[in-house]
Amino acid sequence: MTQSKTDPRVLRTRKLIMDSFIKLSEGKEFKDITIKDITSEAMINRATFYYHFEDIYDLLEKALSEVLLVNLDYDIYQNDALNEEAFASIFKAITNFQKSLSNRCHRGYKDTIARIIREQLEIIFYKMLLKQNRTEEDESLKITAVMLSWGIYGASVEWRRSSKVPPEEFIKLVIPSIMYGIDIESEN
Amino acid sequence: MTQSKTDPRVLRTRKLIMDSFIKLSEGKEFKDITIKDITSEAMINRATFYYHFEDIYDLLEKALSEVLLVNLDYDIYQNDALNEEAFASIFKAITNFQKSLSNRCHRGYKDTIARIIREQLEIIFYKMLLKQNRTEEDESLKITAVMLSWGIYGASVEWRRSSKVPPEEFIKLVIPSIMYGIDIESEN
DNA sequence: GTGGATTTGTCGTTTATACAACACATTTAA
DNA sequence: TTAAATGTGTTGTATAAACGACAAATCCAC
Repeated sequence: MTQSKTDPRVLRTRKLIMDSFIKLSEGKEFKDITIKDITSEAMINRATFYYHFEDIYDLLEKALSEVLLVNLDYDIYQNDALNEEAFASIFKAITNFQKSLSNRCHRGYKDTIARIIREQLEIIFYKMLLKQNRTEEDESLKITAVMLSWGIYGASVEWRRSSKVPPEEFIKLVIPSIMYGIDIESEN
Repeated sequence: MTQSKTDPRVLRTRKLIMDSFIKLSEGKEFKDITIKDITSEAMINRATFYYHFEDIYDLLEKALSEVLLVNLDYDIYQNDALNEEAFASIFKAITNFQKSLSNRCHRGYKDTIARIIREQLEIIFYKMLLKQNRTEEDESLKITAVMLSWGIYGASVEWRRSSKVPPEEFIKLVIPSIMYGIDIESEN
């Protein structure tokens, strides 16, 4: 929270790079996208790319994280309690995100994408648990967040594999068991 | 032609400024647009504005010139001869441009706008006359260009004041008298 | 395999932009 | 009329971005 606000040039350039990457990934596979492709599209110098990102995998990571967060934040941070409704909207956001990815061409990077989604979920769950429990920091909350993120992500995999019902209904089936675990903490 | 190509940052920033100005001028009058309005919209620093433009009038001038040139270049530089067809399309471009301006709010700056249009016309006519006559430079061509630019612009004023016919037909009425003057030069 | 071409990642230097501060002009309200 | 607020234009300094050059890695045709 104490971060002095970042230089507008940095924000502009990062956005240019990310947008270009997302645009390019509609047209070709990740493995065929070069740094030069991206920087040409973004109309910035190639060296500038390396000022902001380690390499193209770093960009993939950050770009996907951002897109996912856009999907998530919008739905969640109004109703900040970790209730049934929140789980439903988070789950919906994940399935939406994965659907949007399937239009793009990141074949062969499913595992990377899975990790990115899970890590972001973990961060969000931890934040919400912290808010809900009013503790400064808590190892058990962290573990809870880890388990929730793996669990929810797993559920989304299972949903894509087999389910015919819409995501909202699907997640309702397992929410009760999740909520009992949470309720233990959320009484104070 | 020998200009070493300009820094991409400059092109980006100028475009940001011009686009912001054009967008803002759809919403309010020129006299109510401040530099801060423009730079906020363009997400650049206010000081950077003064790196590219003298003041807001300089911006008005350059922005309008550019928009006008976009209208003109597209129509003309294919058929590069200064024939009946060329006059018609130039005239059409001018009337289009003025129509697009009437949507924006530059009341009280008609004279400035008139001058800008006329100056651009003069440049274009001179270029075309030069090409047509294969001379290195010629004072009489320059004067011809001046007269043509005033004349055509005057015609557009007259057309807006009174005419009910479309611009293409309107200009055809006066083309013959113009062309005789031109024909003297264009035989070589 | 070998060799040429493309791509990657880094570096030093130059230049454009951000920013804060300033004096001055213009507008607005009391 | 004055005082406060807002807008203009400039300056010095810090930093991000452009650029060209480079070695190393990777790709690809033969």
